[in-house]
Amino acid sequence: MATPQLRLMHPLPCTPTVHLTVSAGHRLDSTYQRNRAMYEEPLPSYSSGSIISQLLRKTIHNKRALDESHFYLSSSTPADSSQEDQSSVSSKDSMVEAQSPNSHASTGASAEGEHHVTDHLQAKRARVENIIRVMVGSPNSRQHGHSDTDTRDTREAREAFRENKRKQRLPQYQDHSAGGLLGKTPGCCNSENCNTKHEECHKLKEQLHSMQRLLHQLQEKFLQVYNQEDRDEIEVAAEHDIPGESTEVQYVHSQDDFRKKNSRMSTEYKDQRKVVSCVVHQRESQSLQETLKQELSKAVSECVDRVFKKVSSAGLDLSSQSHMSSSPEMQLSMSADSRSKLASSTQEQPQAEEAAVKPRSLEYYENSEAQSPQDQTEALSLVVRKPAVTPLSSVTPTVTRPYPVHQTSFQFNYSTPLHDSQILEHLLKYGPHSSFGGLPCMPPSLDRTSPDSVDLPWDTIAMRSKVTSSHLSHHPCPSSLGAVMVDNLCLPHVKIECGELQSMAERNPYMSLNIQEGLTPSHLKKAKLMFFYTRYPSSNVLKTFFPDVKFNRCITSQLIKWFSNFREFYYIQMEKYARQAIVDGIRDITDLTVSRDSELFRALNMHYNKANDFHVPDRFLEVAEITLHEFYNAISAAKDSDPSWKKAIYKVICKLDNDVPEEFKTSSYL
DNA sequence: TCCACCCCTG
DNA sequence: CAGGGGTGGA
Repeated sequence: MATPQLRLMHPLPCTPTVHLTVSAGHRLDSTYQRNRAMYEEPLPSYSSGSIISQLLRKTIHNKRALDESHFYLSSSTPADSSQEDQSSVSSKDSMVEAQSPNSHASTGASAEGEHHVTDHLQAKRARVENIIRVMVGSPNSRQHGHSDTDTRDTREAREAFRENKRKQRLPQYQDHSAGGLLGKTPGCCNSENCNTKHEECHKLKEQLHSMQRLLHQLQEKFLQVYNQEDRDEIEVAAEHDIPGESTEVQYVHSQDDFRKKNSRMSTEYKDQRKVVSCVVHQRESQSLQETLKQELSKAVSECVDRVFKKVSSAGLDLSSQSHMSSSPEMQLSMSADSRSKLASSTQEQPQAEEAAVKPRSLEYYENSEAQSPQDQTEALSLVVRKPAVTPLSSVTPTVTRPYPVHQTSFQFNYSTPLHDSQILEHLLKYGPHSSFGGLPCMPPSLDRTSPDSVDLPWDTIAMRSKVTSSHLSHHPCPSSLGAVMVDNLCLPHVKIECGELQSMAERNPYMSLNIQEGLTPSHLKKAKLMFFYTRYPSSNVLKTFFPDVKFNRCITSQLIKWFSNFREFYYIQMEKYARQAIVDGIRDITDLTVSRDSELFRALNMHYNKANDFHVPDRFLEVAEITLHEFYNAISAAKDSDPSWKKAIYKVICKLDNDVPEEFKTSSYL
């Protein structure tokens, strides 16, 4: 395969090559034709080495003359026969030369330096021309009979020659300009000496012979070379042409084009040549387009291959190094470096990038023992917190990072959108904890009492509280371990207090045995029974009636919350039965009473005295009845439209609290 | 602003 | 029963 540069440049020099070739061919071909006119004028004694250059100069000069006569594309050219393309050209060539006042033709119209030439010399010239024509057998002889009277052999010869000349016409414009520039060189035809005509004629004959042979040789060589180039060009064009069009078809098309081009010299021919020229340009552009596409794709693929190879080798190195160093910072920096190398070349090849980065990134995650959430961005934060999918992993680990994570981790992870999918994939493959097995995302044991628990966020403690409280509610365990767990029920701001309590209990085992560090279901039952006496107990009352509880803000709040919940249920029931009474059509409030047989009492007793092993005081029945009346009146008065309509009731009920019996103070009561 | 309480939700 | 947001009084 050729290198991309060469292949990329191929179409570009292809066209100039064709032009150059054709130009040269035309130059030679023109020389071959124009020499007929040159032969008709006396030539100086050229050295054999300079014959070609002189011929070229002459050719250019003659071509300028032809340009001036609008020969090439003249619409007034009468030649219209398809059989006389080249012959007409040749004949016209001679004709024009003969008619041109500036031409060096032998018709007697001399050049600028030949005004003084005598008729005698002209007669000599005519004879020499005749001789030359006979000797050369030039197509110029056809000027006398360029019509259909040409012989078959000469026509075949012309056809062969014509076929070779057809394509040479295209770039003639270029040759024009070049010829125009070169044509400004002064001609050498004025050096003719009138006194040595005979000798010159003799020399001319000899030179003409040699030149004729040389020109024939040159022509043969040129024809060979040009035919070869022509076919090569067609084949090359077919190679880069539209897919589906075979070389044969292309070649046929080209030949057809050539035939059409040379079929006639008419006005249509001019347009046709333009069209053909456009076609050729389109083909060239198409070829260029196709070639550019191919080369670009190939160059990109090759570049990707090289980068991939480099990255692969670098990734291997990095893998080994990561195993050696196990430093995330180092890996990150190296990864970023590799990525910067990749950035320019792998944008079009995400697979390559993925393949190149994926192993290392996975390894990075696997080797990373701990990642601080604040140091992570979207991807890694997801990574670290993704195990939160499992309920237990919601526990955010609070550990000291063993390694300082460089800032490059931010860029690295932020600019790698495929990490998420990688992580997900890895999680799907190996589970959430395999990759992060080193990560202490989860505490080894929730019951573990470790210094870490102090630093655990409140969610963790709350979760533990739920677990332990439920555990305790089903299996009361007044051990120190249970006490610690109950301490964790404290709010975050009392966490340290709980810790102090814990440490104090640990320092005084006796106290820990006699003083409940937390509220137990027995305390809850006692609180419910106390609710029959007081709905709004003060903190002092609570502390008084829960002597076995080491009070703190946590315990107090919990107890207060308990009574709040008791009231809630109580008022809900009161409102419910009050509305039910209204619905039942009770109009007299005296008919609304609360007895031990009433449904309301049973509901309340079921809630606060489920075991029904406690004799509810009559005072509670009275307070309940008063509360029911309050709700009944308020609802009857449509006060419930006020959002805070219950507050008035609360104010009333809170005044109905009674003293809790003294026997509730002793822990032995339960 | 703090705190106790209410209210809602689970 | 607990948690949490909202609210009003001190």
